[in-house]
Amino acid sequence: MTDVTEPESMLRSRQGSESNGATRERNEREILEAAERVFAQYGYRGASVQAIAEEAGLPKSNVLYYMGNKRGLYVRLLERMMARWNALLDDISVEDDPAEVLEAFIRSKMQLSRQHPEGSRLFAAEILGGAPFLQGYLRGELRQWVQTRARIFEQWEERGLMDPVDPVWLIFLIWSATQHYADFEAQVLGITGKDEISDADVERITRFLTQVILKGCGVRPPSATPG
Amino acid sequence: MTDVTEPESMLRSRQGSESNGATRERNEREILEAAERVFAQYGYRGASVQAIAEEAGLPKSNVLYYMGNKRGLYVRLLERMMARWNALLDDISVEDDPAEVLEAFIRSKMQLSRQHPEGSRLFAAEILGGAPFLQGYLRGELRQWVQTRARIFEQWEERGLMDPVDPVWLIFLIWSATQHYADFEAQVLGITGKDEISDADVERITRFLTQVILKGCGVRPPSATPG
DNA sequence: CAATATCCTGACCACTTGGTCAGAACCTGC
DNA sequence: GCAGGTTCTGACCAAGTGGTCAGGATATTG
Repeated sequence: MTDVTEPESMLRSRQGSESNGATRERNEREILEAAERVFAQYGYRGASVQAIAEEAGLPKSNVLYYMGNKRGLYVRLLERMMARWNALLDDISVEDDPAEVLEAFIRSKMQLSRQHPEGSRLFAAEILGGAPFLQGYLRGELRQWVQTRARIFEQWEERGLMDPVDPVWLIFLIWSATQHYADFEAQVLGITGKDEISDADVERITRFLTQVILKGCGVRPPSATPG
Repeated sequence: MTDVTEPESMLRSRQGSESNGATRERNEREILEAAERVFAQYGYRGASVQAIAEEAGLPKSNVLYYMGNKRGLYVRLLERMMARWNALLDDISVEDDPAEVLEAFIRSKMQLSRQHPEGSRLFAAEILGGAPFLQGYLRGELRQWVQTRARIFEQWEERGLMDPVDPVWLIFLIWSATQHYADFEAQVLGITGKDEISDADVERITRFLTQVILKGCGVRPPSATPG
């Protein structure tokens, strides 16, 4: 079927081709991405289905046909973001090296924000507005996750592998610092005068955060493990 | 006429008293506070004048009578928040003690977010949405402010008073960490299970951040200055 | 080809949006 | 009292909101 070469859009609903559901898939994906951008920028209330439809290059009715209603579309996006987040919740144990774990933590969180800035902002807007849709997630899953990590951090402290600091606040510190570059991108760009945050910048920031935070809570950098 | 006894409000436009402009002042203040809450929660687009009016306990027409229009009200709130911010832009010099300055910086930023959480969220929402109204401020005043501080940090580094870290990112780190507790309050509360962040919490967080950040960039804690 | 199921969308609906405005209510000085 | 200014607000408006739905396109079967 059709080796379409269209640059961007102008595609969609060619006449005799592409059957089997590819259109559906593509449209759905496009709607989700458009919606993520719009919701991220304007928040749930401020975003309009019309705006999402325009961003996706589809009629409003079509968006609603695919997604049912605004609310459903929104929660679907939130769930997608939570899934991405869960995907990097690797399991750690007390036996692991604190420095390595913390660095991996910072790094992966940084990359998540980097790869999905709109998702990050969408999440941020949801929390800013009092997390009306995410209360359950915060008080349930996420809380569990935090407490598990916190317990491990505490054991590291007991073993003298890091300074005694409140582990929950340490997690919040890492979250806030890493998300900042996605959520407050406009501020970062405005102040630095850049017009985008490059990959190199991200790498430098990651190293900066790792350095300061590890040292700040008394974790020795990865013991340059020999063989 | 009428000595109304309405439970709520019951104030506003009493008959024979309070003339001289006190009503105006109070109403304006009440509108501004209501608007700050509503804008903070829903963003510029998502907030409605009707909602603000209800929050302030006034008819919509009255809100518009005082404030002209939605946009004007919004920028007025932003300006008020920038003014609060500017109020704590104390001047520092290379001669000052880095530890003291950094601690004061963290502490005052923390207090600002604490005293004006809605203002903080309002600002955050504005940035999240791409800072359509604050571009100028970011690229102008605020940028200057950051660069001035950055230069001083650099000189401290040269004098060996702190580790070589990018001073701009250090400032972002402090901003993000301190704002987090206001902007992401819903998340913090959901995860910790608390139902409010107490003064004692704020003090502990402040100390935690000070400790980690100072140590993290190699600043010796305030040299317990003798006489 | 016709039958059928799916996909799509313009027209429409009730409701809300930001904003205007005529005129009521009020306060002040006389 | 009354005049004149300020303060207030209900009624109203055009435009936009989320959402429905009848019916047209299109695809997939037989």
